[in-house]
Amino acid sequence: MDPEGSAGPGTVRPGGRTARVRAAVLRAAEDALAEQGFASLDLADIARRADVGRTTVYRRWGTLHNLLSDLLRDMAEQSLPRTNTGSLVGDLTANAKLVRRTLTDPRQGALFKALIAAATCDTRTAEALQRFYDARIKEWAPCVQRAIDRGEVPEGTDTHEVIRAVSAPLYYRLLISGDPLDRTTAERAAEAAAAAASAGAFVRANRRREQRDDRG
Amino acid sequence: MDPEGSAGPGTVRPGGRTARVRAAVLRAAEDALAEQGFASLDLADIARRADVGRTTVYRRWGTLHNLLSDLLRDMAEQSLPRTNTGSLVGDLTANAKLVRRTLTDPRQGALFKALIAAATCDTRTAEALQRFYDARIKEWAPCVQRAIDRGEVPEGTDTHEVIRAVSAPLYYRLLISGDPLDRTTAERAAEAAAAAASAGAFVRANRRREQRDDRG
DNA sequence: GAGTTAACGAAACTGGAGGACCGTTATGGA
DNA sequence: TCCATAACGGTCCTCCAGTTTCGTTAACTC
Repeated sequence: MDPEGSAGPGTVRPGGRTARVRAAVLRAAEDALAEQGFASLDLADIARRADVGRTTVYRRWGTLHNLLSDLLRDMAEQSLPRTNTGSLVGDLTANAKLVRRTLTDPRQGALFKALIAAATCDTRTAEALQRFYDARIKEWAPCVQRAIDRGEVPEGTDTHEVIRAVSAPLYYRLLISGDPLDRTTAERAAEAAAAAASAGAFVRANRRREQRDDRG
Repeated sequence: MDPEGSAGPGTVRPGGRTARVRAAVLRAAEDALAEQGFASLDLADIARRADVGRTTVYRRWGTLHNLLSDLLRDMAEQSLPRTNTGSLVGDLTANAKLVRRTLTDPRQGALFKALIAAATCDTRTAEALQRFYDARIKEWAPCVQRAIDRGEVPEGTDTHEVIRAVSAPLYYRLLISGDPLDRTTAERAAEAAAAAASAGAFVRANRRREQRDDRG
């Protein structure tokens, strides 16, 4: 009756078949999203791909958005390698290259596009997407913290914001401009973020700015 | 039989009723997109809002994507005010504030979200979206050119890329992170883009980089 | 290893989105 | 002013996504 979250830890019998079905459906959903995007997508097709009964998918997830939220929760749990090159630009460049590799991969790029599109239509999916990116960004934030410790970047810098600044231009290309995501773009994004961070552009609790914001 | 683009200049009787219907439907589509997003949207609802027969909408546009492409074409024709403050940071800040105002407006923000989501699902809509942003960016590129002429920014700088760099972090917040689009964010985006431009980050035909790209 | 029941799946049902048909309106041309 | 017809709109029809029903399978318990 209340399918939301029922696919998660709330299930009474999470082992064996249930877990297999969940995994198969989530993989099928990824495939379907990557291949045909978000709009022309129905649960029946996903069920067919997963070799699972239509009814099961409708009952356990109910709506497409519940399924995608669950998929994002699942994706957030898989972690990716970080790096430690010794310099902020080095680490940010590694991050930019990783993001670029992901987004230029036909399957993954299409998948992320579709998930972001889905998030624009549904609040719960949007929250799941935010949690996913928060998890990813948390993994990379330490490289900015190390830069602070080394004195490369001013104290009080918003570490998460620096990581986000690397991704922003790459996602802009993916979603809006459609320009190719080449190496140059990735390196430029990393260098620009590093430069801005060093210049103190991401220091939070910036008095002057906050006062201006309060007045406006 | 071939509805694609038939709502545009291809119509045989573009005056009077036809034009009225087109305008009403496009406005209704905007409303519907802004209010309920892209996913839960059907042409029947749009027809009702426009006070127009369902059949008309299906015949003239056929699919939702044709309608949205047409809407984007229409939006691209409406131009917005530019500025000339005398400095690159000033102009870019004005641009950032304009973009921020647009995206924080509940109606417009939702509309752009929905259009971007639609573009991820359909190539033709994606092209229309790119044309729309190209038009907008072309209007602002001259302020970067003036900065080049003043010697504020190196020769050979990709003017369009600088303008895009201002928007990227704002759209990242709108679509992905969900963080509030406050004044600070807009100013920071403008300052970061200006700083990166001055440092020569957007100079195209950068030999060293291109060679590296060729090798990779 | 036997019983209980959560979870799955096949088949039949239903509502509404999208399309076909055809009469009506009003535009552009003479 | 009148005609030809492009374009609109009401009605009916079709098809399929999403739901309900009920029998089957296989986790968990003791």
